Amino acid sequence: MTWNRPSQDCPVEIALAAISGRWATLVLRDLMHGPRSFSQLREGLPSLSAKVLTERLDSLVAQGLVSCSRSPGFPVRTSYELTPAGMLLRPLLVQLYRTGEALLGELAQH
Amino acid sequence: MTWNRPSQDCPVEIALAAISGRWATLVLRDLMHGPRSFSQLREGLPSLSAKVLTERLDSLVAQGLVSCSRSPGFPVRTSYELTPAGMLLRPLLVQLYRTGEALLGELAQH
DNA sequence: CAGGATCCTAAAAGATACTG
DNA sequence: CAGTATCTTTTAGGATCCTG
Repeated sequence: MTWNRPSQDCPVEIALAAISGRWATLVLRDLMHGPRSFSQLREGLPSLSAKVLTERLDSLVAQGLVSCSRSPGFPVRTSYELTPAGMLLRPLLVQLYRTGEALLGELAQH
Repeated sequence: MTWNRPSQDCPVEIALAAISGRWATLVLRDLMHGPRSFSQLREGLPSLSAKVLTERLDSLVAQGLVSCSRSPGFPVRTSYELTPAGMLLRPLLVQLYRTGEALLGELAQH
């Protein structure tokens, strides 16, 4: 099936939603390396504000790509982790990188 | 090399720029099938306004992914066509589709 | 530690009407 | 035919300060 407008049912849009938004691919890259706490993610991405990080994570959780667990006690510790669905994004991130490299090479010729 | 913030130098961001913006992947899909005039693109995507189509095309041309030629005479005819660089986006679109399908399958399980 | 609450600005998208 | 010009609305992103 094909579409003549952006639709949430189109697989392309589903995949796009997962990697959309500033910082999204960088957050995902970090999570590809294993579970991370909120602070760990912030340390790795110092210029990313708490608000935007929260937005990205909420979105990923809502899409079923990331899960979050909280340690009991105080202070709280969180652990964000890719779900099986989230791991399916790895080939897409790889392809984004490869395509970008190819474009840099091709465009450098002229 | 890796990055700790979104940078125009990162290959991932280069590739992302090419497919970013509403309707972008749909316009690219059309162009993957061959050269298209402005009107042909509008016919294929009836809900896309002339303004946004112009923005998408200008952006693709500016990135060196699409070229535009105008017929002499009147009325003018345009022909938008993927450049060699633009054709490099095909595997990325395929991967977006495949990943979306995989996500739909995985998320349907639960 | 892990966010939530506000406020603000800028960019993106859409509607409508018009032009070379 | 192939756009441009305006205007309005929506959305995203960032800054700052506050809380369980």
